[in-house]
Amino acid sequence: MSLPHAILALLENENASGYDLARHFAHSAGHIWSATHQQIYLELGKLHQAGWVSYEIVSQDGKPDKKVYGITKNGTGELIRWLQRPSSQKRVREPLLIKVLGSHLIDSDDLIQELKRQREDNEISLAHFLNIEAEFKRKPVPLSLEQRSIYLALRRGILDRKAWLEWANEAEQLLEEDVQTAALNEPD
Amino acid sequence: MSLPHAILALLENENASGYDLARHFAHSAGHIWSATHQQIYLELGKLHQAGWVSYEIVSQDGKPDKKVYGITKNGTGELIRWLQRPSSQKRVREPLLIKVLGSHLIDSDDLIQELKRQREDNEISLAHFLNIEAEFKRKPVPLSLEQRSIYLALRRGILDRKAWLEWANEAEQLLEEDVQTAALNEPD
DNA sequence: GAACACATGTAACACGTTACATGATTGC
DNA sequence: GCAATCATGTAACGTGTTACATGTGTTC
Repeated sequence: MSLPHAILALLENENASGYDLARHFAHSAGHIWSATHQQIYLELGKLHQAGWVSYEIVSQDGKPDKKVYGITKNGTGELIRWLQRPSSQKRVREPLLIKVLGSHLIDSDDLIQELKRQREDNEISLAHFLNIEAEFKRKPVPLSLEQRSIYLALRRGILDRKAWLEWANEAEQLLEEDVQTAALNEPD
Repeated sequence: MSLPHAILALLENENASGYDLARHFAHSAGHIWSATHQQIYLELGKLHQAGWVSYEIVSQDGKPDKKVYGITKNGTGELIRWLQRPSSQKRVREPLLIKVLGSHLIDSDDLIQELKRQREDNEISLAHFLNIEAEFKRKPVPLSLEQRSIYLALRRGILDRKAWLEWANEAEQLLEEDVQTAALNEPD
């Protein structure tokens, strides 16, 4: 429902290939929307048919050609219309929390390992966001409206990651207490 | 992919009707998974066919009959198998952040209004979670494993909502500054 | 008498994921 | 030689949303 508009919003900021967009959705824009390359190429096709984006083929050396997409006037119009409509609520899909809900059914270590894996991802992502934030701090204030938009979305990513890590600390502590208790009660 | 297991995890904790589950996904479990009643009734049908849940029809007075579902032994087995597999990453779908990314294209007031609407939702949800947390604080420690599972998932909801509200404060401030600047430059 | 909470479902369609498919270049 | 990065796509299948459908009891 919103993926096409997520793509338009990214292109409005900067021209990009499908491959670039896929990387954005996996990294810098990962807290906004997630999408696979298959979906992105499909949507770019539809957006092109609708006349909301256009592209030019750019040759590179040492790398394959790429289609660099840009938003059209009609595309910006459509994006603005969409932005003015009330947005739907976010949809939450957190498999990890299903695991947490059922954690009493499995070995605590399983969940602790899972938490550590996801902790790494969150730390990498947070570090990445903090780097971008540091660049913003070097820019003169007040920011342009475009820059402010990007900054606000970035701040959401930072606060989100920090909150997740804070929770993970609590969770790991509680789960490890339990492992220790079990070890005390059943020493081998 | 995980909705059936989210349902199994909820039923493992407490028997419920499709209607009850829909409410859970809309309220107490809203930070774990979101699902509509249509999807839930459909999945309950599939889970029943697979033999992972069973139900009994309960008559009530003043209210229509309901089917109260419970997890079966096979269902618990399947849930445990799923819990032990590495979980996939969460999928993010936040239409509001697309709006933020494109906020320079629209009137700041539009976005501020949107933020205020979602702020209310978050505050209600946070208050609800804090109430449940207060009940936990009245329980004797250490918590049973089942209770600890629920508590951990709850804490995630609380930290998530708080982080969102913190961000909304920042965002509203930045956006309102801009409205004031505009008013100074173009007084009527 | 209107709106809301309770309660359960089907059907059509849109969206998203997984698997498949290809091919060049660079670093180990 | 193997894996990784760059680059773009199609096909089959599964998931999720929107619209439709129905009916009772309670509160304003």
